[in-house]
Amino acid sequence: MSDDTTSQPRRAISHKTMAGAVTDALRERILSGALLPGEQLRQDALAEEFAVSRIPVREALLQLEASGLVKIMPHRGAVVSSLSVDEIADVFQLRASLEPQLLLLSARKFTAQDYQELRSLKDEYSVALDHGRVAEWGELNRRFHLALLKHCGRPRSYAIVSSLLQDCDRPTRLQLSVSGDVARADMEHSEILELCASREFDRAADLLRRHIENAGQSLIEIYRRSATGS
Amino acid sequence: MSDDTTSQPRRAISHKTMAGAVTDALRERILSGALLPGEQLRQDALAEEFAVSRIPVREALLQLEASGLVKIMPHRGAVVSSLSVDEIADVFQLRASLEPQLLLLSARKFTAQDYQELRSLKDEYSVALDHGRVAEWGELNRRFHLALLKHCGRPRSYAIVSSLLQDCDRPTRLQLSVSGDVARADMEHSEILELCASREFDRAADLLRRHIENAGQSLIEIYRRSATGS
DNA sequence: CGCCTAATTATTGTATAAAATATCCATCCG
DNA sequence: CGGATGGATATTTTATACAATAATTAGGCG
Repeated sequence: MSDDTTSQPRRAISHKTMAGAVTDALRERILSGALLPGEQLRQDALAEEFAVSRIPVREALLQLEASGLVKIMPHRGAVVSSLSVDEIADVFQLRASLEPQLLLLSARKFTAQDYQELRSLKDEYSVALDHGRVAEWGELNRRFHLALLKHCGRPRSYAIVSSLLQDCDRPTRLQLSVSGDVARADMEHSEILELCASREFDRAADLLRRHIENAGQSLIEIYRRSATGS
Repeated sequence: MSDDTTSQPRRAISHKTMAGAVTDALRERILSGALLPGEQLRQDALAEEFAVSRIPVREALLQLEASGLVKIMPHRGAVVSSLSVDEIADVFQLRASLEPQLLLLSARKFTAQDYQELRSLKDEYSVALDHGRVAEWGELNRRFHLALLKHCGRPRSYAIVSSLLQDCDRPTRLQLSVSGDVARADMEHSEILELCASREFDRAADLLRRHIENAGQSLIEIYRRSATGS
């Protein structure tokens, strides 16, 4: 009853359609790194594996292409799309530009229950951090950021940010598990929350912008250091 | 050789696949207003009309849903999505926020040939304006704005703006043919171009922002006046 | 008379199979 | 010996056929 704006992250069960189930399964595999960028996705192999025909697989691939996670070339099949450093930088710059604006609109409408939900999300995040579960980390980070913007009243912007966060997820999960940046992110989340609670919205928005810029720069550096992704 | 970033507006021929052809045909119908918002799209009807099976139609609908032009509800079919006033306002606010940023990045890299291309686009726009061809107007407006951002070097942002412009197209075509705003837009396009040519990039970006805000507010007012969209 | 229930129907979703297209490799010609 | 050309193969794309789901309507009950 709360996060239906983009209809994307349906949890585990409740799949009205096979195509939807395959979509979610494939997305999870890509985001978790089980399927690496550049890897080819053959329809019949996936169909056999999921015990469905190739049509739901095709539709799943189409939806994932729309999300930017795979790239389809006509008659040549689908591959897991690899974000270049430029594209990752762009995604973070977009977030840094959009999210603070939306936070200003959203934060004024937070209710007590919203704060409760946000704190609970942040706590889950901290727990996941302690246990080193990177997969959960990405998902929780995404949900926290989206929850911050819940009441922004700008559906299209919200959907775009949601999609950007999804694209951040993968490179982050792949490369960031080593660094200490998740801990800093956790702290910054807390600060943002406190600033909102004390109604210092402008400062909260400003911190959010820096928070995103920090995460972006850190990730870019890691990428640059490890290799030169095409 | 110039506008392949989002792989969307392929002109007429050169369709490697049926699904692609159907996608383009349907998109044109929706953008041109031949299919009105809220209208239901039945798969077998479309399949018969295009003389293909339902599968290419299904894939076309999926791609159009990714573009935001139709909404698919599982087991309930697809309808032409109607943008609410809020959503339209959001689209314009996003454009007003993003395009000036990107113009600053892009304009510095304009070559003589780029200016030639831009002026040619603007002239086509003026001609279409004189002849009252609204359909061309939307397309040319979109191409002009995209050409302005050509060298921004931010692929994801560029793709998003491209999609936003597409979404502007439809409401604009439907509702703006009466007003005199297209003429003003034409003039503002010229001014933006001149400011770029004289390397006053900041002023150009600022004018672009106001240009978009003007267009948005004008459109919103027309919407509000004519009826209350859901 | 209104409302709930059950069968009917229309429409979407999926499976299987055939057609089309691109890639790869061997062969042939210059 | 190099490059091009033709066919074989693997894969995607489309068509046909079937199953499942949601809307609708008719019928029965309170």
